[in-house]
Amino acid sequence: MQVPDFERPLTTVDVVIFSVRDEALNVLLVRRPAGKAEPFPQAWALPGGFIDTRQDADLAACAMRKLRDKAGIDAPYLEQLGSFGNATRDPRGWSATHVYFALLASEGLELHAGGNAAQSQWMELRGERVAEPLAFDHADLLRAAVQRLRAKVEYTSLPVYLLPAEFTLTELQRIYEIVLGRALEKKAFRTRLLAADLLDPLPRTKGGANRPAQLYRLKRRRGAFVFARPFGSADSGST
Amino acid sequence: MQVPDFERPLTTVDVVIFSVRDEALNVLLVRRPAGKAEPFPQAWALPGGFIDTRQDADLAACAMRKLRDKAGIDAPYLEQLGSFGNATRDPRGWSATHVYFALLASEGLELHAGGNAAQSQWMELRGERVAEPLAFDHADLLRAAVQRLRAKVEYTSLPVYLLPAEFTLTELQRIYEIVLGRALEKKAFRTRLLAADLLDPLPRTKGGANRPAQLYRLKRRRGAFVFARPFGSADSGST
DNA sequence: CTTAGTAAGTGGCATAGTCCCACCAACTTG
DNA sequence: CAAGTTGGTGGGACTATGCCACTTACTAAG
Repeated sequence: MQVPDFERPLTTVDVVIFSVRDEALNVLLVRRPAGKAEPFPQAWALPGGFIDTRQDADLAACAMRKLRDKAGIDAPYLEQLGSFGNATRDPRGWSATHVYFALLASEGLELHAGGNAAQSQWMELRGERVAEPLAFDHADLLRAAVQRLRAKVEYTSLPVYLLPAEFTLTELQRIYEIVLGRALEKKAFRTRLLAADLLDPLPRTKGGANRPAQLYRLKRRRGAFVFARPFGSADSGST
Repeated sequence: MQVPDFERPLTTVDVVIFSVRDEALNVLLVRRPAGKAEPFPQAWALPGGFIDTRQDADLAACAMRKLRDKAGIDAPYLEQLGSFGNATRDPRGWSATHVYFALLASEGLELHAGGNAAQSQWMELRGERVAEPLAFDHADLLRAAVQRLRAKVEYTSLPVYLLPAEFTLTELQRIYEIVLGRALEKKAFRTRLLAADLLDPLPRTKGGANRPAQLYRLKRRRGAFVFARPFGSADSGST
């Protein structure tokens, strides 16, 4: 069967891995290798790389492999962001990358820097970027991912995937507020989340130095619940 | 600069071109060439093909080129749907396609079947598919595009791009109803669209055998306006 | 000229879900 | 046991829609 003689673009998959740490949205970045023949040596970059046509069944499988390699975990949420391709983004030639973004809870997360994973590190987001410059056009990919995440958080239940399996409503609200960068109204938030029939209350509570909070767990559901309206305006609260 | 020795997947761009014709949502399809060496000879397929790294500056430019070649026009709306890649979708090998979808007005549209464009034809959508089988996994791509279009039409002003430059509110509402497959409430529809400050009323009206209707034109705006809520339930009206 | 018919466009009330504030509840610590 | 802090709820005000009936403006037919 004939294969046309077009030059094939370089094809990669990159993953934007988000987590909330220390009251801030973070991205997982890795260092590019140091070889002189490498593009952007030693620069920070999104985890990703070439598709291995022998082992990756499809694009999502490839993204999950990168995720496992760099973060050592299976993320509870993985969504395709889109693809970016042009003649100039990679000095090695015309290249296109398929970008995914993943959400995961920061608790119990240990980056295993071993294996073929280069040095990797969480980096805090300031606005839509990180403090360090990124390799390739990864700053653009990151910006697109942050915009998409913020947009979806406005009207979906996505942030549940940024928390461990059991959490309180206040913790969840805090995640929303961190991602969105503004305070939400407590009563409206709780009413919505509970009305969505997304969460199962557990028989246990989470105690601190004050009134214990009801613990919830995500019901068996895939993907994100879509609310009819976006979240409303600010509260007099913190942030 | 070293280029890794991974096998490069086949890389294509496909475009799902929507238009409303005869009270129905339509997609533009083309016939695959007939050669025996060709995959899916003579089958209907989405317009698309390989990236030409010598002439396509980026993915969107490639999509626009396909659009011009097959439909002979520049679509007023072009959005990336996403990418689809796996080992089996193309018999020639591991392949990934970057899928775009375009909206355009059916008026004054002549398909020029000349040039390198194969036979092309509008085909009516029944649900999320067309009557004919499609080449490759194009039925899946089409389904994803229809789902995305319907989802966005629920809460955006996208359908303005399915009409010519000047239109009445009733015509616009009709487009919404055709795409969504359900009737909308007239008053709420008009209130929303006008409140969005998207449309400029023209000094002219469109007359028929009854009360003339105000003509509107899209204000200079890119992309789609996003409404705070999705469109509501059905009306007692037609459809 | 008048009447019927049809589609454009509006008025206005009921409703649903939120916004917002104050309040009550439950627990720890000194 | 009082103070302090966070979890959680009650209830009225507000706003955009859902809904239905109504008016307006035009053509066509008689």
